[in-house]
Amino acid sequence: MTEVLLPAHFNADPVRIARGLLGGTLIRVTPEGDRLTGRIVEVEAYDCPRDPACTAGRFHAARSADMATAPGRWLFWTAYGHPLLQVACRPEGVAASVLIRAIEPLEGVGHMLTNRPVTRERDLTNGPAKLVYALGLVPALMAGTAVDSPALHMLPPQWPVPDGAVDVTARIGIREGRTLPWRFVLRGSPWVSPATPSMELHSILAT
DNA sequence: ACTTCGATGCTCT
DNA sequence: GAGCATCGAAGTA
Repeated sequence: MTEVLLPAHFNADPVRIARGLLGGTLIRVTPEGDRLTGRIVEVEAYDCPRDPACTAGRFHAARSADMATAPGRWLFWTAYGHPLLQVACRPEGVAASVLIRAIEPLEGVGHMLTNRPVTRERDLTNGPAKLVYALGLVPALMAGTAVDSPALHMLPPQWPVPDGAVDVTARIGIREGRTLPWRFVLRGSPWVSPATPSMELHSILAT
């Protein structure tokens, strides 16, 4: 029986943590007690001290403070008016995080569809903000809470996902840092975000 | 107070 | 695949 991931697990390199999260389960328990769960199929790492893509680092002091909170706390990055679910990594004072970009809906699909009506079920949670809406997450309430909170927590994958089943690419939607292969995707999953990676791993290695 | 800019999503061609 | 809505954070004044 796999155990809920604890905050201490996130006091480490976000790239390794992100990779290890693939295949895990994100579990949302609504105020009414409904279980909404999904398999984690797409993640990205942001490691500000060495990451040109991380606008929280040198450039945005306030955001940096948010992301530099104690490891293992939920936080919501906002971009284009949308909340993106992340977990703070590394020791307090260091801005680093894992971004959950897509999940495969498992339990509570009906409830998710209520939160976020879509025509094709495939579009329910295949984007970082989409899954936040589908799970009914409330940033104002949940930002800063621990990753092992009853309302929102995670299980590691039941079996480790082998490297052969993982696509490693550049991250989506960023300007700087596009050569860093810090996006991890469950290969072949139909539930990943539709955005095409700007660069596949092989072209990164070729450059 | 005003301007710019995204770690996005949606709606059309 | 192009265009636009969106809104909080940051920079400027």
